[in-house]
Amino acid sequence: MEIASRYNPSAVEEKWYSFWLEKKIFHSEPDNRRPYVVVIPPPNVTGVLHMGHMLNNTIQDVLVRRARMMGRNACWVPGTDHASIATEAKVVNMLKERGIDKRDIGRDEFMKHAWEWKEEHGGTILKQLRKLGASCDWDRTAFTMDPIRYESVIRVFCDLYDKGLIYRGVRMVNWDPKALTAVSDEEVIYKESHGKLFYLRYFVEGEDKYIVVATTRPETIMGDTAVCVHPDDERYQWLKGKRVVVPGVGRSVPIIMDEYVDREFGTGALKITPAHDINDYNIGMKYSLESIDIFNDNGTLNEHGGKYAGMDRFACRKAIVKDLDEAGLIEKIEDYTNKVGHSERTDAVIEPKLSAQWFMRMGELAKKALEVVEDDTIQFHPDKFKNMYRHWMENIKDWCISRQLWWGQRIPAYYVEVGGRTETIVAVNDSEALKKAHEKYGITDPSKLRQDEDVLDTWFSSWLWPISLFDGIRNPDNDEIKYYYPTDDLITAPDIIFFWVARMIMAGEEYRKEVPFKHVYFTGIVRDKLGRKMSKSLGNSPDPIELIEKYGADGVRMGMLLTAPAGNDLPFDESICEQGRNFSNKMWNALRLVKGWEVSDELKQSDDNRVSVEWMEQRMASVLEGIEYDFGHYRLSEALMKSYKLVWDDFCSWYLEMVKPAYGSPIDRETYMATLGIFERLMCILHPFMPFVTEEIWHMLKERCDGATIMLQHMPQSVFYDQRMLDDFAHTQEVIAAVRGIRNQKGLSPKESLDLYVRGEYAESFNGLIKKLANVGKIKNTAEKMEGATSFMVGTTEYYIPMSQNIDMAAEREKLQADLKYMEGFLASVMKKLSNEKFVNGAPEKVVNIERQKKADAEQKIEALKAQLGALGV
RNA sequence: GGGAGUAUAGCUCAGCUGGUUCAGAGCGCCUGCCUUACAAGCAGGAGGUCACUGGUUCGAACCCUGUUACUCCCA
Repeated sequence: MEIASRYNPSAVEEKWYSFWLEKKIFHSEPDNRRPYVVVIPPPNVTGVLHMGHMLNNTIQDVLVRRARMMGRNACWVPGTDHASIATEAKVVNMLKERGIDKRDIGRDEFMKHAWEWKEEHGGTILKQLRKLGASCDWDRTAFTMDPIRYESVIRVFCDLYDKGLIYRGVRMVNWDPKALTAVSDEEVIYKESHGKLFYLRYFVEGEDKYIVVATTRPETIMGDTAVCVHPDDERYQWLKGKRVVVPGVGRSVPIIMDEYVDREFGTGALKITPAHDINDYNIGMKYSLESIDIFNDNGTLNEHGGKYAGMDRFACRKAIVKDLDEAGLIEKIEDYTNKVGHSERTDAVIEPKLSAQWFMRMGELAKKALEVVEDDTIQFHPDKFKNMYRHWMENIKDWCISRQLWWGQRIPAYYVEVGGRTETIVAVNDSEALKKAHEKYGITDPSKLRQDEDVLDTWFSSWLWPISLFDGIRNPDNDEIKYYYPTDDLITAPDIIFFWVARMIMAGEEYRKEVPFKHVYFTGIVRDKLGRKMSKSLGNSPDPIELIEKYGADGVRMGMLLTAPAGNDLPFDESICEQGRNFSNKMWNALRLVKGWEVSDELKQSDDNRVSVEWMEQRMASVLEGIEYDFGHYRLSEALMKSYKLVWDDFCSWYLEMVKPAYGSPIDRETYMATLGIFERLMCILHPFMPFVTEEIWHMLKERCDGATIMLQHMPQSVFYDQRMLDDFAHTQEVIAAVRGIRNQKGLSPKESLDLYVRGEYAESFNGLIKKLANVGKIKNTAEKMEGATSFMVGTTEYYIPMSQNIDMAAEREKLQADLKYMEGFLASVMKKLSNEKFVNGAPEKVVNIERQKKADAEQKIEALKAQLGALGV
């Protein structure tokens, strides 16, 4: 069989992915096996694959593939979320380019365009995931606005409203003046920004004195309704009960005294603008201050802005400062750095704004959701995220769930005028609403009902994801939800722990009385070499698809996983994918070697081959034990490293060299078959990490029946192994390395055979292998120290290699003396412990015995080294 | 401002309950090799004051105090 000397991933990957799809191997239906379920963190439908997705989905695929091979009924459900703000912005822009204004065409028409856009451009990311090898059950692909999910969301809203957990109220919210919607607290990103601190003069009403108030936002003085000082601040006692005049505005406002004021900040006097600052709002409530909203929704000033009306807030700031300065009302201006809230979606500076919004009460839900994490019903990996979670849960605020957009689930609240008052009816649809309106208020005319214009926050869809994917909201007793829920593992980035993870836990408790998943694996954030987060705007992110083309999906997967312990950020460097590519090639070439052997049925298996096979089996069992431990603790990068070394070091560098027949000679069938058996199991172990190359090799190793796939093979499990044999072979490996080292050091050709004399204990069963791998002619025991030979020690056993040429006596002596010095120092440190009564009495007996053994070994070695030095004539 | 985390080889990280010849791995680096599977390779090798400080202990990379630096979360 002719096999190319280099592995070419692209053709192979294409072939096997189609094969898997065609055979529907990713698809899951409930049966009597134990399920293993992962729901994808739904990517934004407008998004394209970035490195974070690559990492996240690689991890999910590894876990899913492994579970499938462990005999579980694995189900990985893919999907996307509708991303209200992002998608609506895209559609608005698209319409704008065609000269269409959203408001002109109306809601229904707009939604048609939005759906068209979604069908045409949405979900690219799911297609890209296929290139990565993701074994998602594509038949189950869901969207947060498809009929099942849409209806689930509406029903949950109605249910929570009926339970009193959802209410509407006027509150200070984070207003995004660009997206023209409220956003939740979690969607505000605070960024450091360099601004100014303006010191403004507020004259006392009817007097010639003034006080100075510092502010970062002078444009908001139009909304000032008080000035506040600390009641104990001696500088301002004289102001008690007086009023001051807002500079430039001329309005007289009261001086109020409240301990809220930080006396150290600015001048210790604070202007109060209840409509535009959350803290001012609270003070305004406390003192019944008037609240003057000076902004329009888009961030321009409204009629309260007087001469500045219609001006943008930032332009207004400049203008007002200029005017105040000219009027001599500015004391001074300082540079000032503070944190300013920006919208996560549009990056616009958030404007705190009073408005009527829908909120969800979080208190009770949070309590339960905290409990299940505290008591480890849900485990976080790494568990340090528990702290963060606890802190948030204990300081939770109600969730603003309404958005002033059209793309999303329209809030099922209907308003009706009854006797001059506006009543609210919440119902799953128009006809239900009308029915309720009739029952309650005797209204029969549907046109009297006016549905709320707003939609729900996208996270209000996502928080139901593990339930709604299996239709568990609408049909709580259906077979699928009963079988697949709760899911097993959730793999997500830590930055959405509150947005999403916490709320899914709440939804699980509320609607299933059961947690939605058992483990949450938090991935790190993918950063560039300089430690910066990879982002489109910085342009520092490689295109994942190009990476796959360059290194193969297997190579990229391996590269990502190698540097990604749970929760640790990974500084991504493209070159690490090279290691993955090289590894694919290594396995490929091992295949070439094995398949190139001529197999003999006449030849009996040699003892050396039998021992080699036995050792490899033991080794594999032992490494598997470690891999299983790593998976049990979600230490994927370590499990991968162990698998990598098992293949490269143990199998390729040792085992294959051990059984490899001499050039031109055949291999016995027994060893050959054993080798294929080992090889195919190694491919199974690697398969979850590197699905394509392992499938390809697995098929080339043996004839397979039609439709067979490595994906459905049993994952090899650790079995009992003989540690003694592994230790003996480890000793042998050291001997071989030492002989090679001596050869290297003395510049001897690998072709020149050497003899080896052994003084002390060693496992003779590996002699044949020592001869083969180190090119040793004969191995003999000796009772005496040897002269005219170079020597080394492994453990307490001495090895001698007679040298045909003259030995560099000085170098030998130096080496031995260095060893001796080290051993003597070592012995001294052991003796120090053993002569310490407190140690001998206080330490566990096991530890003391170990020290005694160390002492005996060291003494034996020292004696041997001295004798060797003696033999050199020292 | 409040809280959490991290600091171990040039880089990225392991080091589990304080105790084995414990200071490790991968990559990178150095030396020698195109040895008939693989130069995307083979053989061998060098590299660390475990951030700093004081303490607890028979014994500390590991536990405690403090310091410094960086990261993240919250306000």
